[in-house]
Amino acid sequence: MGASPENTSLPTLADVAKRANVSTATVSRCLNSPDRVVGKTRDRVLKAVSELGYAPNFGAQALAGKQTNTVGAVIPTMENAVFARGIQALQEELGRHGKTLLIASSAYRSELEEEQVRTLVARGADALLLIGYDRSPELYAFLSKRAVPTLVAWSYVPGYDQPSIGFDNRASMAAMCRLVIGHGHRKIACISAPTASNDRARGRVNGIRHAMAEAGLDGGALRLIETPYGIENGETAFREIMAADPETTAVMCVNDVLAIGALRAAREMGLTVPEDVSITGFDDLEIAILADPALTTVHVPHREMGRRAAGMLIGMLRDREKPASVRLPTDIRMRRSLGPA
Amino acid sequence: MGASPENTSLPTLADVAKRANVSTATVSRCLNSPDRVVGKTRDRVLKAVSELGYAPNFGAQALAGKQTNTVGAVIPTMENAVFARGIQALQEELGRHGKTLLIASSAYRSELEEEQVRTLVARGADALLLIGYDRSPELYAFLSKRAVPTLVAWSYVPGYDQPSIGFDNRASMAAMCRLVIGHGHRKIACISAPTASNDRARGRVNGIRHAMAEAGLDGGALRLIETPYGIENGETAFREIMAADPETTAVMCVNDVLAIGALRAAREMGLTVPEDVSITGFDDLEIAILADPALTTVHVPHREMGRRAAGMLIGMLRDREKPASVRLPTDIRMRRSLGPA
DNA sequence: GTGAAATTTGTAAGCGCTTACACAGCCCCG
DNA sequence: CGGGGCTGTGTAAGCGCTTACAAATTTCAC
Repeated sequence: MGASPENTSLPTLADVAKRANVSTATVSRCLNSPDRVVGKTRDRVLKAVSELGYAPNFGAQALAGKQTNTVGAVIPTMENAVFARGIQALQEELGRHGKTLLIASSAYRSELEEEQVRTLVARGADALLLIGYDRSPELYAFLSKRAVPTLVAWSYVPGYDQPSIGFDNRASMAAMCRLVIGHGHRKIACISAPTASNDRARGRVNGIRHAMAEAGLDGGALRLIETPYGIENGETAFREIMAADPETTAVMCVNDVLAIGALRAAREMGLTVPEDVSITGFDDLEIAILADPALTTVHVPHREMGRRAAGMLIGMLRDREKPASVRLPTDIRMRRSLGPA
Repeated sequence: MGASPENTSLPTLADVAKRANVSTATVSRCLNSPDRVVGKTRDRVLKAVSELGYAPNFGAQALAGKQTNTVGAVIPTMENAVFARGIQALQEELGRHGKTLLIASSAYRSELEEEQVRTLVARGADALLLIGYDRSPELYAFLSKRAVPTLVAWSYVPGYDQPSIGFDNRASMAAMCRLVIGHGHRKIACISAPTASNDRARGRVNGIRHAMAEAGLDGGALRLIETPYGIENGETAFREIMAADPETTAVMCVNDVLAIGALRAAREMGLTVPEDVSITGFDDLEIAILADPALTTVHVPHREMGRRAAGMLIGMLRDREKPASVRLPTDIRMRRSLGPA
């Protein structure tokens, strides 16, 4: 930075061309499709490139070509380890293929998500990764008008048209609920993230309802509390549930963070888990194992999801066609927090 | 974007200009410096803009102007909650000022970091945020040649020239060590991340040495194990330490994740914390509180660091001059894992 | 009402790169 | 040995935007 004269403009394609005694077209070709240039010329050009320390100007490249080699992703927040993991894998894989990832976060607010999507598109994202299906038809229309390949992640709903990679939230949670019921629980409650514009949470809650109905329990009577992400919120919700119905023997949470909160509230209230009350989570974060008692939860392959999402995105960019959605398996990690009723 | 067959050409500045019956220059001015245009014209233009759903083309803007309004950051990994938090805050604040954040990660490998930095610069990052000071002189030279304002974060070393925002790793850890010594510990060991190209870890280790020397203990004899990030690695390291010297009464870890591993290993080995051995961490992640016993650790204001880093970066971009480095305070969170020797 | 200053708008020259098209060698076949 | 096909390279036309500079219009003091 310094106050030194910044006249030292960076080398351009033309500079390289002059030095190597070729035209700019040839230099461009050397860089982008080396096999269209004969070896001798190429060596000369590449030598000039490295001598000058040339690096292509991104803006110009984007303008002239029509690709930015950029993939955008809008996630609720990086602070949720679930997304951090997936995005990290996504980025690594994308990087391996010469693509750059542009990340924006919406703080779980849909207007913000919409704005971020528009920003990313304006910045030239060639493709987009979004979390879950829930968003306005206008946004989808915008995306399709702009012809931006879009992949939905963290969710997979059989039969949906929109390409996605994820797991079946409803089915996964239903499986967990069957397990809970199998342990003799009848009075079940659920702590969920707000379901209004979050199909993942909604799917999980519906999974519980479904499994309860299946077992002849009155799923409609499921005690449900919705609360934002956060350990504290999980605590509060748990207290509310136990206050409203002390008979509750199982509290199913739609994510591990809420479950950890519930676990903590239980301990503070003098309840023993799982003897007095069972608690389950979803995600299988590291804290699920660390918790005391360790948390029974649904394991989700976040990293694999990120990695494979990258592959799909790249394919979409290459082939320009809608890929088949991918359903990733989840499995239940049985730990101590779930016991007989 | 993209080479899709159907050429749904997006509206350009010229389209807006035609529709509003003005020149492209005027449209550009309406968007970038509205006060240089009279009200009536502006309204007409803005109307056209929204009717057409116009959004400026990023590449063109970057080419013509010479700003991309993009800030790049290279962090070791998103999976470390410490960075996820800080980056999240950085991004939010940057967004508030119309800047976009480009994130890359280096997986704690310095060659990779170097590559990422070059990529970001090539992609037109106007400024850069890097973690810690440690990197090759060549990279610094490159950055200064390219005149890319660079801010170092997560580290602050008094007297260093390079602008930074962070905390004094050495002093913070020294303070913690004094506290440990104050509890009567004499046989102290340390589990650190690899210090080779990580001045933060190195600073923390040196802090311990310093405090020990200060107290007349033989700092040179400090048992030190370096191991990569990860709970498991913390466990292994702890076992090694106790195997090598069962007399050890305090194990200081340079981050909470390693400390959690140590805690777990201790429990598995049948040792009680803090009665048999005290364990301390650094960072104050959420797990520090959840751990059993809760972890005594150094609290670091990650979010604030991210937020303020954004402000500094914006200032550097605006004023084009080197800002004063900022030292953020840390404080010790005394919890159960540290007790008398 | 006039001229000069101030304000608003238009003109056009790039920014650095990609790529369609043109052109020059070259090889091969008849 | 001439022409059709190749292959390798050059020429030049933009891509959409910003911004000096010029032109047109308004403002205002006298």
